[in-house]
Amino acid sequence: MAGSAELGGDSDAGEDAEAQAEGGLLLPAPPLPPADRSRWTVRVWDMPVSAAERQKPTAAGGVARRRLLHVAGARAVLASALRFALPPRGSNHRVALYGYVEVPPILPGDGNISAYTSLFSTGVWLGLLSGMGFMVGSTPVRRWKTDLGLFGARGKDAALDLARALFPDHVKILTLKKHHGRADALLIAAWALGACLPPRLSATMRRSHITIDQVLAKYPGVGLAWGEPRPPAPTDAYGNLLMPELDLAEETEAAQTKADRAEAARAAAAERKLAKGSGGARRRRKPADDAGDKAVANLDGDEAGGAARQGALGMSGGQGGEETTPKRSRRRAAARGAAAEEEATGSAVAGANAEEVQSSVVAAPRRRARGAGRTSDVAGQRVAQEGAEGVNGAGGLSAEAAAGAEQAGDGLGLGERSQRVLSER
Amino acid sequence: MAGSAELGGDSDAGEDAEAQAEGGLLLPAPPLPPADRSRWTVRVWDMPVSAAERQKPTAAGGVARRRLLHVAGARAVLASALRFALPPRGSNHRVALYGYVEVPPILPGDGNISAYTSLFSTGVWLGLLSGMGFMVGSTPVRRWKTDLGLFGARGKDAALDLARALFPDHVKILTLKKHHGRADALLIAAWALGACLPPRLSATMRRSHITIDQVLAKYPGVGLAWGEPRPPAPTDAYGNLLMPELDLAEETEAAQTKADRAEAARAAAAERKLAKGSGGARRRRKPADDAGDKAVANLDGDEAGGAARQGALGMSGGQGGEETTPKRSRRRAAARGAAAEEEATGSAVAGANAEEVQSSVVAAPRRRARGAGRTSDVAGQRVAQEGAEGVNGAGGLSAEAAAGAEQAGDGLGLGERSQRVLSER
DNA sequence: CAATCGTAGGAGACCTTTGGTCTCCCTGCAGAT
DNA sequence: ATCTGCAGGGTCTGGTTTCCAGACCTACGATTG
Repeated sequence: MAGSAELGGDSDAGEDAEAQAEGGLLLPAPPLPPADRSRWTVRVWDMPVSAAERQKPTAAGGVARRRLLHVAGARAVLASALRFALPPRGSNHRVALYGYVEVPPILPGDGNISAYTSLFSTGVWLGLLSGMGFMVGSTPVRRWKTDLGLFGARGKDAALDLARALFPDHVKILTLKKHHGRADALLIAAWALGACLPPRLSATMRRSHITIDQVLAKYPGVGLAWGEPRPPAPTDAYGNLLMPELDLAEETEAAQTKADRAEAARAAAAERKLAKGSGGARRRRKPADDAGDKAVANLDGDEAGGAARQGALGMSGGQGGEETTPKRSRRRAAARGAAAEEEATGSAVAGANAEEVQSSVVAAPRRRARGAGRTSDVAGQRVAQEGAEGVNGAGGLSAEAAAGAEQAGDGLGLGERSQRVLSER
Repeated sequence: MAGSAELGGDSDAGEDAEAQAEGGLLLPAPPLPPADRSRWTVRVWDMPVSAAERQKPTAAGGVARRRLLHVAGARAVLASALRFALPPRGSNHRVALYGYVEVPPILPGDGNISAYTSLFSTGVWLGLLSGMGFMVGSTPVRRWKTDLGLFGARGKDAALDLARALFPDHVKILTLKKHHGRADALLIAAWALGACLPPRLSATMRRSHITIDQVLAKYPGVGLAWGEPRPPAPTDAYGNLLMPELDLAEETEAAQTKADRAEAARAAAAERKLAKGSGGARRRRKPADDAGDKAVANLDGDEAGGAARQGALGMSGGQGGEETTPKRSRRRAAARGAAAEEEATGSAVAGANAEEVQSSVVAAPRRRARGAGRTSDVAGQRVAQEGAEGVNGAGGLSAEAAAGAEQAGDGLGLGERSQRVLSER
């Protein structure tokens, strides 16, 4: 039934009002994950890749391929993943979904094909998660890697080690070096849930030129610290907040009321026409008073629209800023400050209610080319999704699922991978 | 109610079986639009753009901006658009949604920023539409422009003229030269619905070095011909079919059954645990027999998954091809042949039932930078969406909505644009 | 099958016709109207 | 505001301070065990 979806919409509106009242720049903050990390569930999926043969032959005369994330396949995997994270139909649990998509920078000198694949996948993930009801944020590579002490050439192998240390249950899918994509997905999920370096460790590491994995090896007791979860924010590849160029929420709302009015008028006209009795024509629209707030189309899109509006509203507050010259520092401060602030309120509310928690992480491993006898890695997009289950009304939320997905392939078929990961539970 | 959604799923499965039985490469074919073009409705929306200030200052010392499609805003607009295209809740009409996303090529020598914006938007649209239940195909620029006689420098202004000629109702949103993005969106919708050049006209135009708009001006009676609608197909930027590297449908199905089994086992375990009476714990999963076919989560994702599966199934038939050397021509022939074949069957079925047809097109105009006093266009992604309304059971389909969207901005706010276009109806 | 290393990439149509040449897409800024 | 014309791009951090140097991300093919 669509009942719970409507409920969700109502509650979203409530949160909106709350956010607006706060007055500052608000980002949709994920609820606090449970303090007991043994109750998280993290799962990893591999994502399918589709390929087209390229025109230009390779140097050896072979066939070059262009590999892209398979959109429909990714959606299928995601949908099947959601079946585990979502409460059963008829339940009054509500689940909020948060997505974190890693956004890579483009370096001059990089090839176009690399940029093509990366950006395409990034966009697909952002759109896919948004379209399926997630609250999505961009996760610049630099930011999460820096926050976990992994940025730089030092982190080449450190990411795998850190992932193994943080997620011992998943060691068996992190055996090979080329699994670093999965490791990244897991780590992004951890980052989204609040993982950070212990205070001062970053500086210490930099001073002594050691890496986080060396620290872990040397002092097994030392691990990452856990802070507040990080709200997903729309940013560019470098962490700068993406602001709508006009007040999106306001305009969307205006457009919607206008549209409702037009729809109502049209429906009324149709009703009149129908009353006159045009034989074969079916009644295609609801009467006017039904086209207002409660009108929910029986397809996915409408509910998603509600969530999108909420996201837009949450962001729009920060737009009317001053335009003084020190741009860089101002921008950064805004982003970080907002995050911290919202995190604080989120934690205060959710701390008491956290129950029945689990999280899941999805990583898409690399997939091997089918015909040719040579390796072909599609290293890829990292996506971290986090789902939070609403306990009751507005405000009380507990983390339910955290998922990271990566599109690439690593010699494991989708079926095998899914099977393995899913049966792990 | 979720009833109609489930109905849709069933019928989709039926089409799948039918497609499989056919044996060839099958693409999801949109139903035929009504022959009476006056009954189409085409609408255009503008899409919001978000911006981040770039680090590198402009040559004149100004602030450079990076403009990207605003994902959440686009979703909101799309959702509100769907409210018009979808039948009212409780109706037993079913609507199939088809999306066409223009995919630009990347040219060496082009800047990275251009590639960034274009590909990002492309991916977002593909993901967004997929996630919201559309059956999405890529539309290479070259293909649709060639099919409409617009490819090349000759088509610079011809696109606008052709759009004005084809969609006289929309002349008032095609007044300026910078509205060529809207024109493109409209034309992509027309292309998806089957618009093509009259036979021989293409050759004639090339011979005499005239453009389609000149033809239109000279011989007002001459217009585009209307053929079969074009099924959306996943392609790369040059029209090559994107094949899943492994049989996606098979693997997805296997994974799902495995997942279902695991879910069932888990649910059974939980049930047992629950029976023992753990006080505060709620029952979180359905019993095992409910986790099978009919399990529909009460969020958007699951229904979308069904559609994705269908798309994947529809494509997978063509995978097991031979691997002979003449790759290029073989690829092209496969794509075109499949299209023609599927179109034929679709038309045979839908021709009789086409009723109550309308289509809508959405174009996202350009939006102007707010603060700075200089123009900044974000020319953009074209998306054409087409919705088809199922008349009754399986098979009978009639085109209901065709929509093209473009992300860019052109000095009109979202509110104004939406209002204007919506009230046009 | 996995790891490492090094480079960083287009594709189509048509003529000049068995390979060459030319075009195409887009974005963003600057300047003029 | 709108059009035309033209070129095709990064960003951060820390040091070598009032700008410079160097590093960073990826994808893909070829090669080696």
